[in-house]
Amino acid sequence: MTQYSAKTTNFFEDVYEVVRLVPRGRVTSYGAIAKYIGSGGSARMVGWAMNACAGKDDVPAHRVVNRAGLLTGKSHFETPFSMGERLEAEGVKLDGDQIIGFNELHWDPALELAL
DNA sequence: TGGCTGACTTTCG
DNA sequence: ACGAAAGCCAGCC
Repeated sequence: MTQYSAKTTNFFEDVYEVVRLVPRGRVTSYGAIAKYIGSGGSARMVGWAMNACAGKDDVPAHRVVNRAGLLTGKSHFETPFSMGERLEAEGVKLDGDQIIGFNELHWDPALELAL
């Protein structure tokens, strides 16, 4: 397998840190993380960073969803079902790939951490 | 050095 | 209301 660069930039670690700070049973969005970090402000970079998070059990990527509360990145998990399964295991109600009550479960770091 | 890619978001048609 | 396209920025070859 292509082992890419082992050295991760601060941007990636920042994303991981924010994702780790997401409370259990809560979810956040790519744009929220990007905005919180402020190092760019592009949600795509968050997704890209998450791609590197693959294999990191310390990073609950299953709590990161798109702006619609849809599990868009589930396909990148070990299995497309693990994402939904983990969320349900934390008490998050899901309708297929859609999070029920996403508005209440949405955890915005820039808002909750309120720096 | 230059160019392609990407798990998103927003706006125009 | 739905569909498609552009914008965004950093990493990798």
